[in-house]
Amino acid sequence: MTSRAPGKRVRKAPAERRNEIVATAARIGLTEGLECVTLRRVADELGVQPGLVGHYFPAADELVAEAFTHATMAELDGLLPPEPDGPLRTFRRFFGLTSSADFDDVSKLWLNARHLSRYRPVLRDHVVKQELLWCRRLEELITAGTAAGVFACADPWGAATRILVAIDGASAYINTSADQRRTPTADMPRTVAESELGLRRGMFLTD
Amino acid sequence: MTSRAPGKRVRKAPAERRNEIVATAARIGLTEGLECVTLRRVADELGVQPGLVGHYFPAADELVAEAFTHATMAELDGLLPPEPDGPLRTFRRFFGLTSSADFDDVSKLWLNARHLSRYRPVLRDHVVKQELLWCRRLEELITAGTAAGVFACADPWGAATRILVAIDGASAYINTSADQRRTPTADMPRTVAESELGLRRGMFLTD
DNA sequence: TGCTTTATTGGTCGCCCACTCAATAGCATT
DNA sequence: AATGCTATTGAGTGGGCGACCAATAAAGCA
Repeated sequence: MTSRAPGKRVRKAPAERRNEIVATAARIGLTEGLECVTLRRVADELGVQPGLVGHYFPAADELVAEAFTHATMAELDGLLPPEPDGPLRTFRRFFGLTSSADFDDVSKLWLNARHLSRYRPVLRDHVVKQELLWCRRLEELITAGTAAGVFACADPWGAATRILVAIDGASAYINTSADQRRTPTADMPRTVAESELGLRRGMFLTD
Repeated sequence: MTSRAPGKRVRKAPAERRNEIVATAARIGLTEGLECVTLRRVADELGVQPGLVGHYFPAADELVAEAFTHATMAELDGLLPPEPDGPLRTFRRFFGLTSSADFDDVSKLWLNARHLSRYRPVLRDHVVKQELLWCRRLEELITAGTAAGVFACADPWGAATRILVAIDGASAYINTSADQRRTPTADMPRTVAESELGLRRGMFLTD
């Protein structure tokens, strides 16, 4: 936590302070879980009073929701950069990243958010938006690849959806029996994708 | 909640009372979520004092974990009865049940438990056990079907694992965008299974 | 019937949470 | 250098939670 002499105040422009709060909340949510995104916890991290965070987010639900969106938005841009350098290369990169251990926190975050959405309507709206956004980005990539003649896919949206099912399914055990399941499931997202896009097995292999 | 005149006591055999508590906790966990399985909530439901539930479960985590196991154990027995009447028929029944709306609460429970396992080691142990049990039961069915010449499968454990990935992946959106995704993902678990077991597409269709 | 055992009560404690609000102090403007 | 605006403090409210424990009453046994 950023500590500061008690009583000392640092006054910032509202927009800057708000961004700071959301970024901090996103980091907490990603590394420790969205349940840890509380007014107090975020305030501690920033070295301010809880009341200040409450001032920017009169309803704590909104902060949690924005934290989630902030984190997943950044992650998506890392996975599927807006302007890709070739569908094949982008897909290889995508599977390389999603199957790496660095992706574990992201898997946990999605699991976290999808469950918490059961109780928190505001978060739910954000999660639905992100789910559809991730799917759409993947769809665009597939459509581009198909137009370029690299892939053969009659239903890009369906293919994107099913590839994500494989990824989300394989990462569902991240907090539990992931270790015991890695071997039979590690290749599944990649092979589902290759099958959906009419490619030979191994075409998306990085090595 | 079962109401009773305040002060009135009903004294039961410890084993009976304990079972009652676990069964109630399981019902709450399945229908409302494991976060709602609290000493107070279960006590209310049974018309007893919170202290009594605390007496049987000195650590609340243990109650939550047993509630989960109780619920999923019962569900598994409903999905894959111990002595099946033919692998093909059993699989059809299995996919009929898992793709029905009655399975929604079970999907939510798994999602719930898998996330909560991040923070609760006792629950985590129970979830891992159930995950492996479900997988093993499916594996046994596949092995039986392969021995009978109905299926062609070189790796029953791997096949079972991947079928469950498809099911868990498709049900990951149960609290969020399930509606928008039903069409492209509804058939996925079934077709994955048919492919894994060397069957023609549609062999597991109920109708 | 009276006695012992123990299942159950009924309250307390401390912790963490979101939310509220009057008072305060940093900063830009003049 | 004084002023006004407002970002920020600091303290308080009420609620839910697990954990704890002495007192109590139900049930089985002598």
